[in-house]
Amino acid sequence: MNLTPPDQSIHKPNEVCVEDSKADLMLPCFRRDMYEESLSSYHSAPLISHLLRKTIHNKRSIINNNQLYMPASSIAGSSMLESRPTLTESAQDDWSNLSSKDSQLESASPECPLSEHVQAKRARVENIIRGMASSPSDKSHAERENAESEVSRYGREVYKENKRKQKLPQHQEHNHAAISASNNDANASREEECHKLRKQLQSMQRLLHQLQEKFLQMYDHSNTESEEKGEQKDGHELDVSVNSDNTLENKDSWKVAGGCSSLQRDQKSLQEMLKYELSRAISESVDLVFRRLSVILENQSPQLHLCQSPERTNMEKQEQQACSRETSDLETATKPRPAECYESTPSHSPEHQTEALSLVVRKPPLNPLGSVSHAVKRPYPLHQSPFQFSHSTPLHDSQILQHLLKYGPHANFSGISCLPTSLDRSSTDSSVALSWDSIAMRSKFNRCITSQLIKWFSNFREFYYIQMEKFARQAIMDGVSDVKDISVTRDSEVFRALNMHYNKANDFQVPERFLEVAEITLHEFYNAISLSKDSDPSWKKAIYKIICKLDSEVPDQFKSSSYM
DNA sequence: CAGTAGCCTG
DNA sequence: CAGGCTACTG
Repeated sequence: MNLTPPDQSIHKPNEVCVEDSKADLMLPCFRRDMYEESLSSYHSAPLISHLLRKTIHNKRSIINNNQLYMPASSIAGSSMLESRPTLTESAQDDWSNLSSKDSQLESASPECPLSEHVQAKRARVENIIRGMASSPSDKSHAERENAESEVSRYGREVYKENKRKQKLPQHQEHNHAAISASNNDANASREEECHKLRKQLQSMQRLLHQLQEKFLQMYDHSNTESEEKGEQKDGHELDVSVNSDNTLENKDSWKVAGGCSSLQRDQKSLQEMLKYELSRAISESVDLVFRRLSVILENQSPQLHLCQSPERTNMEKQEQQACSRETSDLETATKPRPAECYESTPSHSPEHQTEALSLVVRKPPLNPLGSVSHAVKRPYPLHQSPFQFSHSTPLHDSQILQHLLKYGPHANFSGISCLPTSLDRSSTDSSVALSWDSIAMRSKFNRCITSQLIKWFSNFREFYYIQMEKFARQAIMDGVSDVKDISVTRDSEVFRALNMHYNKANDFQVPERFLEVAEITLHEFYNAISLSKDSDPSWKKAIYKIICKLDSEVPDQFKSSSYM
């Protein structure tokens, strides 16, 4: 028989697609509880993401003043750089785009200053900072932990504070403020909090200085003396101070101004200001590191370009790149790339890829029996060439998964063979993005991807059994009296429902074995329900036991220790 | 006790 | 699909 479930129980392809695409296109600000969601989504660096979001206005001033970070010699020093879009330029474009996007977004809604890809980029940059801060080369472990915990502590406080504010009804908050204003103790506690904030800010500044120094140490040898001078002259030290009128400016040294008199006059505003400054300092430091790395990578690109063997195919080069990357560790990832890793060509303008690749790895095509399909879902609409990438096009899950399967989680995504060349190698900016990725992948990545995969498998499995139960009940309701009348073919509704879920675009041929196992599962459910075993809360466990024995072998790649 | 599977929920 | 919770297991 051909099981036909009630219409409402079937996923309609169009609905699913629309929903998916909506989800992909939806700006973060339109999502439920975006504030909290964004805080939790980058669990490695939720604090900084949160803080950075508040500093978007500052970004523009940095962009306008970008000579601050760009040594003139790095732009004019190479004739090759002059003949094509330089990374410096692309970085500027990037930030300009960022700025203009931000302003568009802000004008549309002041509540949603950041697009998803910008957030993703930031998350990666933050990852770098964390990675660098935890690099084993200099600071002691205890020191690093100390510094990190300072960041985390501050983040938690800000987060809690914001949570508290969100929870307080507005009138209550106003009352609270009014009461506090008349309470002498409140001033004292505020003063105390300001003091704490100052301390935290100073700690942050120390941390950021360490970061900068570390960065300089790592790259000084590759910079020319003139660059050094230019940078110093241009004030690459990330200095922030607070003016007496509570505006923030870059200064020649690290200061926390807005002294005691201001504190006494308006402790609350100072408190807010300190938080603001702290977030700004973090943001600027992140930007600085990003820009400096961009410059360095750009300065290296002429060598990298010359190094490519012309007779090698792109595929071979990519494979080679991926393999060489696989063996590199965090330190090599943050250091200038070996010559074979990157190639810059002038043929792609930065707008082809001005954003970092998404680190978000989504659903691989997987059958519920535990085996991963090696087919690739279309990451693009049918009418669109796979190589007409826009910067907002996410790297498809299955590409990433395939790459992970092939090269392991330590490999860089730039080795993915189906990546467009603009994304893969040529865009100087994408080189930066990829290096960010490679670093981010090394920093907590294994655990993340593993747990996420486990969760996906769990969800898929769950969906499979839900469908099986549903269709078994449907068969019973339809009066099927013999289990032998139930079969699963490619025309069966149950198969269509599953296929719609796991293999929406029919990218791979579902193996016959899947049909067999699905049929057995259906029979088991039918029998169990027929015998009223479903009155037992754990009645499904017996079925799970039977079916899991029919599972395909877990691919060897997943058994690798690199997935632990 | 940490890690994991399974269930529930949004 | 993902997060939270609970029960189970080594």
